[in-house]
Amino acid sequence: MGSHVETDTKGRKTAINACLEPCAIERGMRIIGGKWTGSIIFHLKDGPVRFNDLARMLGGASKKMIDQRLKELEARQMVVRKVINDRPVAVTYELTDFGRSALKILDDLRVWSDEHDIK
Amino acid sequence: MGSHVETDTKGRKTAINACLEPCAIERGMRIIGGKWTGSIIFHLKDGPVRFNDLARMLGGASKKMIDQRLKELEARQMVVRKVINDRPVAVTYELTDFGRSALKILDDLRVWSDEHDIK
DNA sequence: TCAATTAGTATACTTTTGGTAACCTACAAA
DNA sequence: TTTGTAGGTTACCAAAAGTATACTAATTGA
Repeated sequence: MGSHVETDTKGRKTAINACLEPCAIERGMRIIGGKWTGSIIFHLKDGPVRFNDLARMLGGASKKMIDQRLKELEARQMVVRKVINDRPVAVTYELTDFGRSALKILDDLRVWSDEHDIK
Repeated sequence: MGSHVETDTKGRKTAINACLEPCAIERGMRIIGGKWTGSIIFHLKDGPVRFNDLARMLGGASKKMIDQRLKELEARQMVVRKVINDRPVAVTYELTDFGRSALKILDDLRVWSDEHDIK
């Protein structure tokens, strides 16, 4: 992302290294920046959590949301879904190593939000 | 966010410390996680940039988007708008100390995206 | 004169997202 | 039998987000 703007002899300007495609920051944001995504990852940090327990912890999010986000995270291999019991169905969600690799950023963000009193 | 779920003697479950309101991670995300917001902040890291130069660097974003995001950031005191010239109009945008305080998180995110080859 | 620059605004439009609520199978307790 | 648990799915609607295009006014350079 060393982009800057250059002016030629005729005064015309052109961007050098423009972000025509979403650059790394954008791409990253689209993964951990979805609504509730960061919170979900963070709530899994201490180990496997069952679906409904997660839903209870994230009181503000609907099951649909949580389900959607978990599927995205599973597709990205950040989370693993494990059926721990048939009859009655029991499922847990757990972070992969890749999933855990995002925790530092999320925790820094949490600290930053707290420090700067973001409402 | 030390939320967890407890089961009472009758098997009923209740979430302790549930995130009824968006917790710190959510709140932070809503500020630096908007589309293009992170990229804009990052492009301002080396000093003041003019509006159209920013638009050129962020080739994928429309002026309306950039304008909107800059206004949000200005309202949050993360960016300062400075008119450096009337006739012809010239304006620059610059990070405040608060704005700069987000750079570390954004750079970590950039590195993380690159390392994990996020598409 | 024509084209391009400055920093936006205005308008219209499409797409995506988010949220509610109902419904599903299967099991268990009162 | 009714209620509750589990882990979702489905349909629908409203609102937000994003895109596209045109337009402003003043200035400069060819």
